[in-house]
Amino acid sequence: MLASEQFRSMKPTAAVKKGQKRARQQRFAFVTKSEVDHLEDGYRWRKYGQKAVKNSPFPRSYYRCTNSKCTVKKRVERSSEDPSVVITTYEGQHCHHQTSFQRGGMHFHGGATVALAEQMSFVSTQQLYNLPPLRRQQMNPASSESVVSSVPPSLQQLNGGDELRRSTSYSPMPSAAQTSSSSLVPPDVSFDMGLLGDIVPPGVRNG
DNA sequence: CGCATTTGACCTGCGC
DNA sequence: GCGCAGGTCAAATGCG
Repeated sequence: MLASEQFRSMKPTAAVKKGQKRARQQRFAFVTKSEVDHLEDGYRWRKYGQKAVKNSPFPRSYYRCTNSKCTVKKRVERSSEDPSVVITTYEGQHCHHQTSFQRGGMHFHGGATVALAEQMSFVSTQQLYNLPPLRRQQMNPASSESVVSSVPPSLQQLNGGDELRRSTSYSPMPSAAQTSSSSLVPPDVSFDMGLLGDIVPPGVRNG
C-alpha cells in the first residue's frame, strides 16, 4: 500500500518508457494447444504483468526475456473459444541463444517442451493482427524442407538434438490442425517456429 | 540469498 | 473531453 504511494511519485519515469510501446517490432503469433500458459520455447522468460482482456475471459500474461540485453517480449493468452489453445505472440527478436533448453534447466521439463513444440502451429500475423504481409518461407509448402534445414545445427545441439528430433518426428497432430486452419506447416516446421529465437531472422529480419 | 512471480496502480492511445 | 482497454512498472512475496 505504502509502496503504491511511493510508486506514484516515480511514475513519470514510466511515462517516458511508454514511448517504446508503439515501437513497431516484428510480431509472431503462435497457436499452441496446451494446458499450460507458460510454454517452453528455449528461452527464459520473466513474467512482468498480467491483464484481463476484453475479448477473452482468460487473462493475458506478459513475459520478457530474462536476458537484459534482449528486448524480446511475449504475450500469452488463451483462446476464448478453445481454452486449451494458447496464443503466444512474440515481439522483437532475440540477440542470444536459447538458455533454458539446457539439461537441468530449472524451467525445462524436457518432455513437456517437446510436446508443446510439436503442437505449435504458426499463424500468419496477418490473420491475427492484420499486419502487412511478412516474407515467410514457411508459407511455401515446397520450402518446408528448406525451413527445416534452416534450423541452426548448433540449435539442435543446444537442445539435445537427438532427443528433440526424435520427438518432432512423430505423427502430425490432427488436433492442432483442427485447432485452426492456419496450421499449414508440418510438425517439423512448427517445432522450428517454436524455437523461433534465431528463426525469426532469416526471412523476416530484413523484412 | 537470488530469482521469478504476483499484484495493484499508472500511463498512453484510441474510440465515441 | 471522457472513458475504456491495453500495456508496463516496481514493490512485495514466495520458492529453490
